[in-house]
Amino acid sequence: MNQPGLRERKKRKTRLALIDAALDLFAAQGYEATTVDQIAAAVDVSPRTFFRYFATKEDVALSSPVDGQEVMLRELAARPAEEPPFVALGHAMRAVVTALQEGDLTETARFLKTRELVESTPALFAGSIRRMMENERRLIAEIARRESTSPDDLLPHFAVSLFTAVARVGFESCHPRSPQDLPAFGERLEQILALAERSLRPGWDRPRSGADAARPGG
Amino acid sequence: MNQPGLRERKKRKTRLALIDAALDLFAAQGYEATTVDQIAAAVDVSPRTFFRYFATKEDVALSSPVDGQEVMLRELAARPAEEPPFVALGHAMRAVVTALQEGDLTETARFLKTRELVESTPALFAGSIRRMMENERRLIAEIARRESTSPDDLLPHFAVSLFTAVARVGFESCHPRSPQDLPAFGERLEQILALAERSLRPGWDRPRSGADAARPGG
DNA sequence: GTAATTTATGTCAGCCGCTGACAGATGACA
DNA sequence: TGTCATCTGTCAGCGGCTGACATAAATTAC
Repeated sequence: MNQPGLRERKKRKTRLALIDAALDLFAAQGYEATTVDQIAAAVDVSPRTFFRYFATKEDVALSSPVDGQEVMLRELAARPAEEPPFVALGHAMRAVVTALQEGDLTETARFLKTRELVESTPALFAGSIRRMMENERRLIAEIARRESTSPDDLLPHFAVSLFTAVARVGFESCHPRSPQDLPAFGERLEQILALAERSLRPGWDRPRSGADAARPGG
Repeated sequence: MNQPGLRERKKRKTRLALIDAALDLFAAQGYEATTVDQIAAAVDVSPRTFFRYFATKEDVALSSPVDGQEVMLRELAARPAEEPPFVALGHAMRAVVTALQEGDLTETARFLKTRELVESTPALFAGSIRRMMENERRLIAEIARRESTSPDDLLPHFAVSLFTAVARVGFESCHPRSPQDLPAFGERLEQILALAERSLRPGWDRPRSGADAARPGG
């Protein structure tokens, strides 16, 4: 049993406790109105300790979607190389949604709570977008790797950028609140992916003739 | 001569002085390392007064691009109704770039300084994106109006979202530093717009059969 | 099982962004 | 010139966040 030591388990526990306490307080009285002191007090921990687990108050609120992005990237890397970029991205996203539907209930609940919070809190919305964009860079790199082109090629940028656009429209036009809403959300995503596919020329996301190369900082 | 009074002129002057002092300090020592007190001191104004001109430190840094978004929206509203959404958006953006090239030099300089700052400061980058997205809503509304569909229709969302994707790729792949770089930047934008057009089916951004309607909050 | 070492936590002091309240200065207007 | 509206400075204070130091707890070595 390669079980982590007591210390590790304890840390894991307080971390989750802090997240859940924070999410509950945020939902009850709003993100801005909740102080870090309150969160720390709810878990019986000193405020200073809170900042040893999370760099910022924003971090504790957005810790959950980060995991989703990790899943997404892993799934993308696992897609067969023959799939065109946009198709592979679509499948990776589907995998995230199914993981959400079939995964741990408490974790799914955290994810949904966070989504609601992000929607209703501009500051968190900005932070969420920022993380999404940092993740974009990794997606671009992965697509470039798959297609054996440079990450500075315009095509991976465009493909990923267009994909995030689709994902964003999905979240803007459908707001899942409970696990039961997830199937409908999945369907909505399919609808938008279909719209995108219908709007695009077949083969658009495959490199051609190397004409669109771009150097960074140009 | 409907000239504004002395009071108004003074306010305008301190406002610009604060922006320029802030931009210079940010460039010299970084955004985070610069305190509001320093900015206020540089303009010989109390820190409290600073916050009467700008709600946050972020605001003083991002005041310039906001104007660009206003121009963009105005230009879009002025485009002829026959133009399909994506074409109209493209022309509106071109208008912004030319306005930047032909407009007031000091203002263009502010814009470019801000761009550089935003690129190198994650916090500002997030804020910049957030403003961009708030603006997206207005663009969507305008497109919906032009096309006589509901703002809840998926199509305006998709069109605008895809357009912002293009704009973002433009800024990511070309970093204009001085007014002389603007022509090259314009060309880069054309290149990406061409790539987008080449990737999309003709007529994709025009509503068809009313099949893609979506209700909000579904 | 105890001692030595590492690591997590609490306490304290303090900076910085930001705000409300009040008082004094300054431009607007009759 | 005097009244009024508005802008500005001062002060006190909250909340996010950090460094430094001491203490407590878990891990490791003996």
